[in-house]
Amino acid sequence: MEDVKKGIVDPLSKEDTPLAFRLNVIAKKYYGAAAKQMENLDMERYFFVLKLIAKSEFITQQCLANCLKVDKAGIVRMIDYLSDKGLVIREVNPNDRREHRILASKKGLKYVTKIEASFNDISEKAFAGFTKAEVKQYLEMCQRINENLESLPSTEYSIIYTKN
Amino acid sequence: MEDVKKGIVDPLSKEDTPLAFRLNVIAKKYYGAAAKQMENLDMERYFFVLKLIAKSEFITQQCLANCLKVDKAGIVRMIDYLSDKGLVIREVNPNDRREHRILASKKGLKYVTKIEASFNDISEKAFAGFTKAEVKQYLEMCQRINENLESLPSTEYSIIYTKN
DNA sequence: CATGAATAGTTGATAATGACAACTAACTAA
DNA sequence: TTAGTTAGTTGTCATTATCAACTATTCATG
Repeated sequence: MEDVKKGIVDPLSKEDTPLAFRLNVIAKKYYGAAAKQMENLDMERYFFVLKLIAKSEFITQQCLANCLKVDKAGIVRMIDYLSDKGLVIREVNPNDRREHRILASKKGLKYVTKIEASFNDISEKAFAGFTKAEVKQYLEMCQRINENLESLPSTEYSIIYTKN
Repeated sequence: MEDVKKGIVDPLSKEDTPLAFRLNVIAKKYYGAAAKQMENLDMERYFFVLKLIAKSEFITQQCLANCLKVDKAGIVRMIDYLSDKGLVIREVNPNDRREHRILASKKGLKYVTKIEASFNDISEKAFAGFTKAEVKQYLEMCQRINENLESLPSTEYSIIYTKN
């Protein structure tokens, strides 16, 4: 980094860099590494969404929207994408024909196995050198932070993930 | 949450939810809460960028791009925004007239005080109930995770935070 | 010193996404 | 039966990241 010569320091090394920036950097690397491992799959996005669908025996688009806290219009497009790739199937719920039940296809289920393997692998690598107790402690701390921030007055903020 | 009735669980409560998702949820709340506190300021974005500029006595757009790991074209637009708001000034470096040195204006410096106060406040709230040792430990763990992920092969991934 | 390569910054195009509003179809409650 | 609600869809808009092409300037090398 010749930037150092110019007086620039890596923000991560500064104490007063906001937590959100640090976490963002980690999340970026995590998703990047996971996407790299899955680049042979016939999908480039929505890995976690597909996993979520496969793991729920009954999930509607509205549920997904609540779960992921994005507008239902966005969910439509995600499901369109996954559906075009043959990874999920939309089924009308006969008990309430307004609802579309989203199911993973056979291909989708096969993909989820790889997605989970990938997430697990990256998590393992992320926590390399951590004891089991430390991992547990870290995740618990995340949970506490999350709860602490829960009730704060907040401007809605959205996060867009894009792969280059 | 009537979603629970429908078999949907909050992803955060599931063990196999990827770390990146959890961290993004936190980052989102953090930024949202900070933005809320700063909504009386005459800016809606790039709080951290402005802080970064103010804290470096010499910073060019290229440096910022490296620092934040975004394309220099994006930096141009950020600086345009901050410059339009009268928060920063572009100065040509007389020693290398290609470089634009970015400086915080008086207004920018005043804003940075509030930005820092806001970040500090949110951080305090995020870590409510943590001992000083725990905070230190958490940040160190973040650093370790960051280093662990550093060298992994990765597809470039961007995470965009946008305010609604 | 001249020429080509490299660098800083700018602009324009493309792509992904989220929010919102308006809409349809289906269900519910009165 | 009718009004209101809910699930999903579509269209529009705003934001932003990336990439490529471009200008101006500096550097490196013969």
